[in-house]
Amino acid sequence: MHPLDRPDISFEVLTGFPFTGTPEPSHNHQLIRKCSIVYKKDIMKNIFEIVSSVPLFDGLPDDQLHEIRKIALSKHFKKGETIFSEGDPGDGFYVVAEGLVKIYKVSSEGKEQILHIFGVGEPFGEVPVFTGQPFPANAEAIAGSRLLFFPRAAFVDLITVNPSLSLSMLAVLSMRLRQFTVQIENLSLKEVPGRLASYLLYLSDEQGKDDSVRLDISKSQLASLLGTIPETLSRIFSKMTDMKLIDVDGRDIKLLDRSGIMHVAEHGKNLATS
Amino acid sequence: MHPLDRPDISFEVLTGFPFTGTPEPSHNHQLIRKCSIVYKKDIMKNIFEIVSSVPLFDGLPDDQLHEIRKIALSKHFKKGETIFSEGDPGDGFYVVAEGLVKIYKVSSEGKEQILHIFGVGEPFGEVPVFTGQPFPANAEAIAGSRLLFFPRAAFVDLITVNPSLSLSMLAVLSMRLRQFTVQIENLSLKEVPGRLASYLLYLSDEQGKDDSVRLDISKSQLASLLGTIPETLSRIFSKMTDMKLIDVDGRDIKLLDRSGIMHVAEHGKNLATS
DNA sequence: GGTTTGCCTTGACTTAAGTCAAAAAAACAG
DNA sequence: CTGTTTTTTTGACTTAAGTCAAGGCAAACC
Repeated sequence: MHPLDRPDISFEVLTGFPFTGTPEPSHNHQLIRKCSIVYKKDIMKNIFEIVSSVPLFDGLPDDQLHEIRKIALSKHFKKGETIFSEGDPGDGFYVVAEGLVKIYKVSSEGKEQILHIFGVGEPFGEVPVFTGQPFPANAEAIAGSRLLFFPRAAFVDLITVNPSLSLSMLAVLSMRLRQFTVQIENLSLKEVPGRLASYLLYLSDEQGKDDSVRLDISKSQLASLLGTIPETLSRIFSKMTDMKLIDVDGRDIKLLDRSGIMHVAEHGKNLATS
Repeated sequence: MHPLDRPDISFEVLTGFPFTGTPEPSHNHQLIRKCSIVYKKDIMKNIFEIVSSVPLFDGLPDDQLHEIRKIALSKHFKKGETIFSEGDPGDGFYVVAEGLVKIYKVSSEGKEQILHIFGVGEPFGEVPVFTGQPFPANAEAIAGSRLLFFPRAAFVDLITVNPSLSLSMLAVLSMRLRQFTVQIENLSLKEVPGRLASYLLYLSDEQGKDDSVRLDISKSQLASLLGTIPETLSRIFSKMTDMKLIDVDGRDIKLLDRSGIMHVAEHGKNLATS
């Protein structure tokens, strides 16, 4: 089903209705949904600003950005809402303008493996745009999210005449491939404590804090991202706390012994032998 | 280290020396190495024929194929030889002209996880070409192999002015991304019997034989590709044989009960409960 | 304020799969 | 063809992590 045809997305959302006011991302969807009058140029301006801030389109001349924003559609998804499902026809890709999206697969027993978590500025679902095949995984908003949708045909046209856009698209896909390489390595070569330690170090890097991190997803979701289940993750958190490696307070985690954590991350195995 | 500077690759290999004779892939390296006179145009013709047969360059006009073959270098690797290692600067990518190449990662304990096996016509190592970063994994020839090497700078130039080439490159990367998606799903959501069953079905599809397949890699390597170890794989082979699902004779495997195998592949878990 | 709901933790138990070691079989070389 | 080397198989044992079930905790909601 084409997302434009989805019964679960309101016309309001499809037309970009709620996105008035400030161009800055706002998490107060309740509020902005109250606004009743929208001028088309406001929406376009908004899309334009988002489009220009996306790394994917970085460094493109203004006239090309103009072309791009013309094909972008703004959509809104509530927390927990499905964006697309595995097997849906892939007639375009998305860029997160606001919110958080998870890409995941589900086993026949219902266990879920998160492949990616995408935040503001990140594109997802590009694969079917070039393969012409259906989406290989599911996507769900894990926070209220605003997404830009780029329909397949229009985007392919655009890229065909625009070498620098295709180069940055190639770079994005290459990066993603590299991430997957790491993820496969983690899943098969490291045990869960190693994966968690790696993730904590990655997060601390990401957030620029040397001695503490804050999880932007729930612990259950983290478990799924690390390829395990909440029970196991919980046990490992307390084991690492016992070992004075970390200190857990809700979603805030203090890194007490960075070199110890690095050791666990590298050796992957055997939390006990350190 | 740039592959051209590698002390372990002979001049003979770098200049494309052994590649005379027939344009058809030959596995008799002993023989063709005996030839003593090579004309440059022969090599070029050879490269040209390979280049034109690669899906990556499919459908490109002749003048562009000409450009591409001009930047390609032919290299030869013996069985077991390393093509590049994780962390090596990525100054180009390869296309398999002949032979078989494995891409893999190694844990600190020495366990190896194969990410890909690439055969004739398949490109690999493209990621660093676009990210400008070092190779994220290792590559090794698992059979005597002839490879075409495309240096980074020249190829980026080429792609910059050639939108249709960039589109097919995008398609290749998207496909690879899709494969990784499946591999991650397999590793985290299925147990080893499920992964093996999936692989057998995939192979049977690939080889066009409904009731039998032939492994093109050793069982130890298959174990690594499936994210396990030879002992475990061996046990699962005999368990599946006991269950009359398959019949193993060296590298030839008969699929006795296709629907039973599909059941194991889908449910992933629990070889016993079927 | 008390109840509901979702998320997290803990405990007891089970199991798939890894480790170590050694034998058997197959591939290779002289 | 025979001895050597590599690959594969088997067996006994260990262990990381999953399952099932119950309890805690906190934010959200009547």
